Amino acid sequence: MAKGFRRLPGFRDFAPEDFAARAHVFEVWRRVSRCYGFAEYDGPPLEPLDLYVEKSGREIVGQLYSFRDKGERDVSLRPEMTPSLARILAERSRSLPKPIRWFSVPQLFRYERQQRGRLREHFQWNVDIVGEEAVAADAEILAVALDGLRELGLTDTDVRARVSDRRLLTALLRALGVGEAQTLDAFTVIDKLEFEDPERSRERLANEVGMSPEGAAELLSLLAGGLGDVSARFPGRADVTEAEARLREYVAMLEAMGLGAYVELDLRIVRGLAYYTGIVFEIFDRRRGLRAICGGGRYDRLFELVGGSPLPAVGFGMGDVVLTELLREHALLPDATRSVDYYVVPVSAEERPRALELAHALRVRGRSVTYSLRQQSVGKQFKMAAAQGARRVIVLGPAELERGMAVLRDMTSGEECDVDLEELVEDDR
RNA sequence: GUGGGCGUAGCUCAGGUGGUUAGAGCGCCAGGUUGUGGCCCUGGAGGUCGCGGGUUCAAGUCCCGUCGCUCACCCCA
Repeated sequence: MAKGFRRLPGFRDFAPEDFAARAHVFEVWRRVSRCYGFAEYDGPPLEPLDLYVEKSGREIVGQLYSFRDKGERDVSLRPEMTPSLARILAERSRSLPKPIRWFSVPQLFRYERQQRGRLREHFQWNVDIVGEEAVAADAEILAVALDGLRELGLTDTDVRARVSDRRLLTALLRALGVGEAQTLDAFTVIDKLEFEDPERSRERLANEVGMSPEGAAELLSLLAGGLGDVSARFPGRADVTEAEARLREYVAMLEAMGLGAYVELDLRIVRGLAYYTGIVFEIFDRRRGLRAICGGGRYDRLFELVGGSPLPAVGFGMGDVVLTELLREHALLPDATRSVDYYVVPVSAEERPRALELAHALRVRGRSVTYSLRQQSVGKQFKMAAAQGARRVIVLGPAELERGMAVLRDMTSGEECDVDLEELVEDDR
């Protein structure tokens, strides 16, 4: 490694091969978004620090890529898109027809120690429906995310969405005697359930949430099963019954869309961010080696918290880093071998003006054309043509030019024929 | 933020117990003559061995620090 300038840690260069992968992912994201009727938006990559401090929760605030600018403003590179969305919509949501379907592919920044799949910068596909509280909006959002992955070539054997509902969890906690003040503490324990020893979880539910041993045991057994007998266990609780019905409807909608094989109920999912209020989901690599590819859910309070008028909302974020790694493992990235339609070979300096003329005429018609920038031997020029992945080579020599002709060589078959120069430009296939 | 591992040419890596001008393969560049590529042959460029100290007659090789990468924790995308 030469001295001089080094890339900042956690940031990436995108040489053509890498850029091709990124462009491919972005194209699919945008195409799928539009298929679902979402419109693209963006905001500034730098925002006032306050936008995040007040809302995002301490975990994120500790990772903000923030500093003071020359105008003495405390600013931060955006660590997530949702606050910007809320800020933008706070100003104009009233004049927009509901539901608002917006998506974005912002580059986001977090100042944290980098690791595989976790950098200081990444691109994230954000899709949100704002202004609709019907559960169909929740289903729509997960469907977009799943179709994005499906369009990239991942199947239900590669990835799965684990879905849960904070309202159902809250209702269950109430039914088991956990008060509102302890709800978030309970979520914290639930979030760790699958990584922690059950005995330890029971202790934490007792000590940190104040549940009785029986209550803790019952909660654990409820969460371990599917949706099975949840409402049967609490026949009198309307909140439980209602939340359960909504979750069932949600799953039924995804099944109706043909995405049922991707979806799995798992009440242990609560998501880290504090602002979620309803159905939440995370999409994982089935083989589990990688982290979550995507996470999202309903956040009906956020707009009020940011100072706007209350608006129900549901959305997700999908990062490009882990996703691209996964696609690479599954050989789902297009090969980035560059190629050109034509490589023009002037035999000697005499033919160069005609070569330039021909190249330009073809380029104007949308063909990709290159030629050697120096006059070299024909053999050398053919080497370069091959190296650049030219599909065809056009040889211009004195003998052919005299007749207004050129030699056209197909580089894959090796076949050669004489062609009329004008016809070549007019109707190249 | 805490702990472990690693750091030699653009890439992948060799370089027992410290000893002269640091190597290979791939890639790159130039030739193998004047009108034909992907093979082959020949030659070449490219490294202050991450950086800075220290031990030693002598360090890529040992010690310390630092930076970077990486894994786990934390947390999340």
